Amino acid sequence: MRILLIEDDSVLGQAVRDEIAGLGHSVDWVTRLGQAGDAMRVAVYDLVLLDLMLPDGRGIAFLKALRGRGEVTPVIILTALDQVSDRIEGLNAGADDYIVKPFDLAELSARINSVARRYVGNPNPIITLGPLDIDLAARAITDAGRSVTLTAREWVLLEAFLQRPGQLLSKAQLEDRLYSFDQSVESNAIEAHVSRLRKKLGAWVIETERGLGYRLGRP
Amino acid sequence: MRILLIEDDSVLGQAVRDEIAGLGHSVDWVTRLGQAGDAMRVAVYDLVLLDLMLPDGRGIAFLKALRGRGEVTPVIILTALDQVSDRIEGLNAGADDYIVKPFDLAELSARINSVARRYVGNPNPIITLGPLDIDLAARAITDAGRSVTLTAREWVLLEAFLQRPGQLLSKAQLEDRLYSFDQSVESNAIEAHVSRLRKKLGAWVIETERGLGYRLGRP
DNA sequence: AGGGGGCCGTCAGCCTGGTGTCAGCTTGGC
DNA sequence: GCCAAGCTGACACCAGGCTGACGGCCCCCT
Repeated sequence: MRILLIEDDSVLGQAVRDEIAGLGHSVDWVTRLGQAGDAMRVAVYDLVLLDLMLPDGRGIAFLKALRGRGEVTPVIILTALDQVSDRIEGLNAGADDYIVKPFDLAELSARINSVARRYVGNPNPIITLGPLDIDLAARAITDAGRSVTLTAREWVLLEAFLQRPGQLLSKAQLEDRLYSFDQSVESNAIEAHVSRLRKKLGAWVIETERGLGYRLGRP
Repeated sequence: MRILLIEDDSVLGQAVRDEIAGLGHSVDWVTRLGQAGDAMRVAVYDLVLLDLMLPDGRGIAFLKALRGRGEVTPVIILTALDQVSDRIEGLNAGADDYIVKPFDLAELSARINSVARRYVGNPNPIITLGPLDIDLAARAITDAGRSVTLTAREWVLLEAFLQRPGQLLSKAQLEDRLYSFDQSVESNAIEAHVSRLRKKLGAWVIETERGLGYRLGRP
């Protein structure tokens, strides 16, 4: 999951960030509500961890504004305010959960997993390449609407090209990605896979640079 | 909403019941886990309020048994145990939230409303997949009118596919959903479950992509 | 307490499609 | 025009997937 952490305390923030990263999620950490607003404008998060007391404003107002815009991303409130009225206000403002500081990191993990369990994700990022729509996470491709299926090795190859668009990749580099060091290929396996990829996606997707390697082509 | 309250303290129980009734929900109040099991067998609840310390057993075990059966009804734990480990155990056992006694009734209301917003917002959406009508909330499936029953694990699997239609799910991802990280499976358990699901719902429901994983199929 | 039934993990044997390999052909550079 | 490099259709093989069977376990009913 992609998680936005809004927390101005540097010690706590770092601890939380490390804990979440340890769970295998990716974390963006900001210390101001203004930065948080910017971050949410440019990226889509699966979960927001929100400290209520920040230098540039009340978190509750921020949360209410989010919900007012129709934002449905789950929000867990981190707060030192353990007064009942504050917690009620947070939940009524649209928070999915809250944790009172100081909290145990294990408990934070449990809460995040709980949210993750009931969360239905945001749409995956789609890479568009001419008529091709490529959803790497879903392992799905459509070519002008018609769905195309790739095999495991073909995905590895395509991913290699998409990760470095425009860059030239030698056959040796591609072999490194396809095969672990202990297995050996003594044939034109790479050429064969490139050929199959071109047949499925269109000849233009991969350009040959004679004697050097391949690169992603232009539509 | 229809709410099941499991609480043996008569004073607290009555107060909670009145509070919930005042919110416009209907409440069934039992004082023993055994009665709770009976009640859930004859009626379908939208929310369970569970006291952890009852005369006839540990609430955690009850909750785990519920989830083990594939019961998805939201559960809020009411407990006097405010130790972190208990809370974590509760959340990991499948609770959606907990409230530590003594709690403010207004806070209880806020929590209930939060759950209500989450679950009642879209009342029992029915997913249609060819001849299949799938009601995830009620855990009910009909295949061209004939009702089909799935086991707990089969539901978890099916849910995973339905939550991300079109997305490819690797065996590792499915394992994460079926098993908590501390248990390990060293066999083809996933394949076996997929096989059983296909037998019940039709071979087309899940497509295999060799070396990659599985995907929801088209009718 | 005992027994029966359902769920689920494991295993073995079968089946299948992806993949490496090869051969013959095409392409491009000099 | 020659040769090296790349392309691609064909094919066989085996890793990966499928499934019927089985037994352990837990729950429920008697």
